[in-house]
Amino acid sequence: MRDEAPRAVTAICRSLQEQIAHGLLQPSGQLPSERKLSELFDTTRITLREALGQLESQGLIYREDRRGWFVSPPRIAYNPLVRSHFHAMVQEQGRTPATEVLSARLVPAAADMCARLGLPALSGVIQIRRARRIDGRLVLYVEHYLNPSYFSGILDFDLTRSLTELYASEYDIHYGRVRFDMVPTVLHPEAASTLRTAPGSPALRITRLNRDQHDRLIDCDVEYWRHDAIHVCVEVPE
Amino acid sequence: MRDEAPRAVTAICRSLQEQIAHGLLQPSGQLPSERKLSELFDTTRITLREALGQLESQGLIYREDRRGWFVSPPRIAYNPLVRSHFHAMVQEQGRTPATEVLSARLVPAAADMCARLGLPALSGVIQIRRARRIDGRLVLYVEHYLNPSYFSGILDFDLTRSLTELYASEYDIHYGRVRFDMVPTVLHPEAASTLRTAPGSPALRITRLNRDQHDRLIDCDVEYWRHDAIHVCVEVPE
DNA sequence: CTTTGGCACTGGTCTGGACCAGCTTGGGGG
DNA sequence: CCCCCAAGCTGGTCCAGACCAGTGCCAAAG
Repeated sequence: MRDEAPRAVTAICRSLQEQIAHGLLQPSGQLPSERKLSELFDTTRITLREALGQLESQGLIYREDRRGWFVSPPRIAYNPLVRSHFHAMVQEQGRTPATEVLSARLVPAAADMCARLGLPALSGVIQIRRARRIDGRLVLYVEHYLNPSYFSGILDFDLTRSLTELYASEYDIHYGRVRFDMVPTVLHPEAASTLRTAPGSPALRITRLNRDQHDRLIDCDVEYWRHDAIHVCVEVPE
Repeated sequence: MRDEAPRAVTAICRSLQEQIAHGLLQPSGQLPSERKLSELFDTTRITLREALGQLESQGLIYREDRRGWFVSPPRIAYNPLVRSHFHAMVQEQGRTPATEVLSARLVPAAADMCARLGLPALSGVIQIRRARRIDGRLVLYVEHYLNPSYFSGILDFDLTRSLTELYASEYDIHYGRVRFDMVPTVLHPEAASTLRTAPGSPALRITRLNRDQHDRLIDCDVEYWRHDAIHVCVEVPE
């Protein structure tokens, strides 16, 4: 513990890290099954899973529920100061984005959402739930909550598009001030099953509270990122 | 898994969450021992530890190595756009900061640090390692790397002070542009033992690359935060 | 009085099984 | 030809122990 930690778990981690670093396991490539690995390292599945869990926390590997373990692809740079949307951001970094809509409807607003969007009690909000991929891998579960007074009829549009572009082209609404909140947490069960991963997987929750060019609160996004999919990058000028 | 997950682990999590939410367990208060809890919930220590691990990932509880589990205090807001230093930031939020210096010396610069700071190969850099507390709790392990040409003699000052203030008062150097990189990862063994926690605990690594008022690269900080100690908060104007 | 050594207690690590549940695949039936 | 279903694969969950190692406290020694 103090300095050396030649524990079995550490040894397994190092061995796998080395294999990955030397490219013997390709990004998005699958690892052998837990049972095979535990046999290979001459240990128990519990111990082996402990090691896999560490590598998962480091962001080196990730799991897909009941499917296996895979090597994590490189992270995407996420810069809150750059006004960009998911598709543009991903494409600029040479990767392939994809979006699917899970649901889109008017729902009663939860109390905290009323407070955040400045809505009266018992309001309705437009909720849009989406999942997004990078190079085919599910990395992001988002819930958008729109103030319905600014976006009537938006549910009739193609919601796999960027909402930013939709706001601009159809409603002449552009983002103004934005407030980000980022906190490391876990995926809730809903998000976990959407991203086809185990519940309780580590995640980065990014909450965005958006205002338009007139400084009106227009919507709020709650994003759950696989924690190994991004790194947040902020350039502060002056 | 799909919708319901009335697994033992989930039940234990919910039960503990409820106790914490209702204030039956105070912030910084200690939980009963793993053995007692596993007896209480009529389960194995393995299963119980699985549940504790989930709550740890959520940031609800944290552990101190071989000492026990405790309820996490509220998070500190960390705003990269506000030019503030640790002590000021913590105090403004009504909490009590503390700093201790672990080591401070001139060391050979690692290759990646040369690249980041724009130093020639085989340079020396001033390395300062510190640990910082909020309300007595160890939450942050930092390594500072200073370009030695700008800070001769700095090792003779009291380094528990804010470096920001030291730069300003003794060297007339003020921060200019800053680049932040944030990535969820784990504590490396060194940081883990300093923070008296288990190696492999989840953490948020924040790397700062700082320039001065003349746009010269002056230093680079590598911060390892306990992942439940902060939430990053960015206000984007416009 | 201070120091030290022991001990009870904490989590940390590990063994070696077991059964459950979803995914994938391939063969057989329509 | 396609579709469907069963078998075999994967990880997910759980049991019942064991021993190791650092912490913290208190009693005994100096």
